[in-house]
Amino acid sequence: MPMSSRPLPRSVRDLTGYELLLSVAELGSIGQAAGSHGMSQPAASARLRQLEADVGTALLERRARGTRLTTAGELVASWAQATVEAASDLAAGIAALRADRHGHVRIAASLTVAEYLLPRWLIALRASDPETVVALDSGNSAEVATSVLAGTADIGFVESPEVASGLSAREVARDELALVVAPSHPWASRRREPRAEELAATSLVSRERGSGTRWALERALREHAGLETAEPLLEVSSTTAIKAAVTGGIGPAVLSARAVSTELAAGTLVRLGVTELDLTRSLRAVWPEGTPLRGPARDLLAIALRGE
Amino acid sequence: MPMSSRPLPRSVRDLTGYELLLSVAELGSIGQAAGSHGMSQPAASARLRQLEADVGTALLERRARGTRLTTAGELVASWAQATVEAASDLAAGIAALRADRHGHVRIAASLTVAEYLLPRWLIALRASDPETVVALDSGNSAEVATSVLAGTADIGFVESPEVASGLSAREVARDELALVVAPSHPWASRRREPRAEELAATSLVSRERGSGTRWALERALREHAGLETAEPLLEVSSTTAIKAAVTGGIGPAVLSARAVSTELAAGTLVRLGVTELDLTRSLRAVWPEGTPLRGPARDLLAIALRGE
DNA sequence: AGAAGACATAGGCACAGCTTATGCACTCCC
DNA sequence: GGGAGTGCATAAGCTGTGCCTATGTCTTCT
Repeated sequence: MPMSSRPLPRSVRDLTGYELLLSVAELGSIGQAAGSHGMSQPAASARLRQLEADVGTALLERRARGTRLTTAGELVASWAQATVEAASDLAAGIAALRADRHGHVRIAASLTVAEYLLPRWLIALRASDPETVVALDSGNSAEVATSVLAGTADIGFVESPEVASGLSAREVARDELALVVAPSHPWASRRREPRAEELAATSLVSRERGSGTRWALERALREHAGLETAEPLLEVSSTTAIKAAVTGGIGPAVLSARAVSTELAAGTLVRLGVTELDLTRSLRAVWPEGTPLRGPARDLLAIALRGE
Repeated sequence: MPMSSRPLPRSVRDLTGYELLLSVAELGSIGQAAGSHGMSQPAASARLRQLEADVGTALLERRARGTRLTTAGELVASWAQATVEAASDLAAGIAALRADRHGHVRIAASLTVAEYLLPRWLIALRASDPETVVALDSGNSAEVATSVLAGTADIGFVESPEVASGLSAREVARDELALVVAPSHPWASRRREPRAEELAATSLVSRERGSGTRWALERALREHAGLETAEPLLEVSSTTAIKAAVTGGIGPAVLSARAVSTELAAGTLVRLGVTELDLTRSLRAVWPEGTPLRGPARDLLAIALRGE
C-alpha cells in the first residue's frame, strides 16, 4: 500500500555537494566553484570529498592546473543537473508564490498549468529580464477568470473549455487526461480497454467536486453519450493522495497524463485508453478583451506559446 | 557568459521539508509523516513551519483530525515531487555506481544511455524486485562491448551504429543529435538552416576525439557527402562545459537533444536543423550471442524495451 | 630556481536541528 | 454535555555538522 518511494538517502537530501560538482565541471577548479557559491575553498573541498565518499568512487581528477571530472563524475553530474534543474523550477515557483501582490506581473493560473508548465515559463521569463518579479495566484478556472476580469491579475491560465465573456483567449498547450489503475487491477491485464459506458458506471478515486479534472471527465462522458458518472469511490484532496489510493489498489482514477508520467515509467501505475472517448482539453491563456497584453505579461505569453 | 543558473536558494537546497510535505499529503498527518521519515513529530512540525515561512504562505491546514494541504500546499507539493523524483533517479544511479562489481546485475553503459535513460530503468527494476543489486560501469561503446564479451558485464548499452561480432543487439531507444547555438549567434536569427557542407566547414565546440557523439556527427557528415569535419573550435571534457561555451557565444555545438532540452525550453540555447542530414542514431542493448538473457538482466531489457 | 596556482590539513567556533517531556485545542462519542 | 483521545505546538537542552582562517605541500610555468 505504500506508493511513495521510501525517504531519500541522506546523500541526496542536500544538493550543495552536487551543485559544487556542476560548478567544478563548468569552471574547472574547486576554488572557483567555491567562490561561485560564496564559500571558502576548504569548505567546498570537504563537501566534494564527502560526495566522493558517498558514491564510493573518484569523481574528480585533481591536477595542479585545476580539477576535471572523471567519467563517473560526468555521470553523477548529469544526474545531478536534472535534480538541480527540478529544484530550480521549485525555487522559481516558490519565489512567485512568495511575491504576493507586489510583482510586476500578476499571474492567476489553474492547478494543472501552475503545476506542470508555469515554473519553466517563469525561468524563461527571468532569463529574458532578470528584474521581473512575478506574483502567482492559483485557483480553479472560474477564480482565474474572475481575477483577470477584476484586474487582480494581469494574465491568467485556465483549463476549462469555455472562456468567460470579456476575456481574450489563446491556447498555449493541450492536456490529456489518463485513466490509470494499479498493475494488479483486473483492467490492467484485460485484453480490451474499457468502454466509455463502463468507465461512467465505475466508481473512481477522484478529487472533490469542482476540480477541473473531474469536471472535464464528467463533461466528456456527458457529451459522449449523455452518460452520468457514478459516485466517487473515494474523494481525496490531493493528486498525491489519488495516486497513493490507486497504487494501493483502491480503484481506478482519471488524472492529467502529466501527473502520472513517472509512475507510468516506473510501472507503478498502468494507463488505459477509453474506447471512443476524447479525454483531451486545451489549456488557455486569458486576458482582458480589448486591452492588448504588454510588458512582462506579453513576454510570458510569447514564452508560453513558444512551447517547450 | 555564465550559463549556469546562480546557486539554488537556501530554501531548496535541503529537500527534507519537501519530502515531509509530500508525506503529509499522502498520509494525512504530520505525526505519521514524521514517523515515515524516522523523525520525531516536533522535528517534522518545525521543518514544515520553516517551509511555510520560506514560502511566505500557509501550506498546511491543521485540523484536529489531521493535516491537509492548502491549494498553495498542493502546488508546492507538486513542484517538490518533481524534484524528489529527480533526486530519486540520482540516488538510484549512485547506488548502482557504488555497488561496484558485487551486484546481481552488472551493467555496462555508454554515457548517453547511463545519463538519460538508465536511472528510470533502475528504479523500475527495483520496483519489480527490491532485492536486486545493480552494479554500473560506464564507458564508451567500445569499452562496453569489451566488458560484455569478457563477461565482466551481464548486459551492455551502446550508442554506436555497429555492433561487435559475438554480441546480440536490440534497439531500446533512439537518440537525436541537435545542433545548438547561443541566441545571439548569427545562425540563430538566419532564415534558413545551415546546410551539411556549412556545418562540416564550421569549427565547433566539441568533446574529445573518441566521444560517441562526436564520432556520430563525423560519420553522418562523411556518409552524407564524404565531408570531413573542421578542426574543433574548442575541445572540452564535459557536456556541461560544452553548454557553457556555447551559451557564452564561443560557437555552435552538436549534442544529444536530451542534453539540451532544458536550455531550449529556457531559451538559453537555440536548436537548428541541418538540411538533409540525418542526425539520428540508435541506442542498443547488447549481450553475448547465443546465451539468452536471464534473471534481472532480462528484466532490465524488458523494462528498457517497454520504453517510457 | 623561483614563483604562483591549486588543493589538503588543522584547529576552533557557531548554529542548526534533533529528542524528550509537556501543554493545549478540537472532535467524537456516550 | 462532559470525558477521553488524537494531533499539533512549545520548551529546554544537547549533539554534531559544517564553516572559516591560517598554513602546508605539490606541481607547473617562466
